[in-house]
Amino acid sequence: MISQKAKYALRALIELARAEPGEALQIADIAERQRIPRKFLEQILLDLKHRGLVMSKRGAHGGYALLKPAASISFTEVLRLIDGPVAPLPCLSQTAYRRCEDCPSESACEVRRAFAAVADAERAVLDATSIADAARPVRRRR
Amino acid sequence: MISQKAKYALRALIELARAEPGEALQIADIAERQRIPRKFLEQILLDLKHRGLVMSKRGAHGGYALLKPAASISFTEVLRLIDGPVAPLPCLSQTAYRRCEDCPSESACEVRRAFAAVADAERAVLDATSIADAARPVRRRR
DNA sequence: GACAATCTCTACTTACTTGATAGACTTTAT
DNA sequence: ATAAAGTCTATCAAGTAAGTAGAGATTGTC
Repeated sequence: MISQKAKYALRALIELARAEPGEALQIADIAERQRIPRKFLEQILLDLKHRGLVMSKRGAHGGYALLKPAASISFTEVLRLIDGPVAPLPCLSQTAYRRCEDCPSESACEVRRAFAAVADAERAVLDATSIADAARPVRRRR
Repeated sequence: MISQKAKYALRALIELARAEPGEALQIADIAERQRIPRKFLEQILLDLKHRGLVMSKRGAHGGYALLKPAASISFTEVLRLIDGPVAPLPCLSQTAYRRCEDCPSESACEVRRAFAAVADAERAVLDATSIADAARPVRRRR
């Protein structure tokens, strides 16, 4: 299961992707439109900002906007940012590899062998899906 | 990430799948061979027993054995049992469907649409992989 | 310059989950 | 009887999830 926070992040990004180019959306608006607790969303957007996905303008008429094309933001990227590694096992993570302490031999590990296929399948889909894909009005995909 | 507990459960089942037919393996042996904390493994095996995956014999020379063919125990089944729903969103779970509270329309939910494909890909692999597959000595699969 | 609208940052909270550990109890073979 | 198993329930420490709270910093407008 992905976290509620990741779900909110994706929905916020989708909302931003739907804004007019150049237009900044305000936290309160995004929160209302996507039914996200406002203070929680503040934190999430701040995270996304610190990680370089969005930019913000402060003060009156401030707001948030995407920092790169929605088509170039993959679900994988967002999930990694918010929930951490996408892989089902630490020893299969591309971005946060960690040996399993109790595993004597990685190449002989039966569980790892099986989950490698899962990880590949999962990533194939997640990498191929962008915020732009998800932001399309309805019907039709990719 | 799957839990440590699920990893232990899979490894224990793999170990049981490798036992001689009719032979019962003891907790202590499985724990040692697979480097699983013994008391923790007790709980896990008890769970697996209550869910009908394995059987046990008590008393001296007791132990555990699979209750059905290793080839008929899928990874999905074990994961569901130990970690709960396999789906990435509650509203995509086959076995524990739950509506997302903040979602006004499921059919219009962009996040759901995207993750449906992930769930399918994931399940396809997990359903197709059995304990018997994982228990094969090395090399070769399916 | 005052003020209000916004974003920013840090801390805190409550409940739950994870990964165990402990120990008393029951059953069975010898 | 006894020792070798599995069974059951409780407990625990650390971490995570999902928020909430509130003071602070910027910026546009009058």
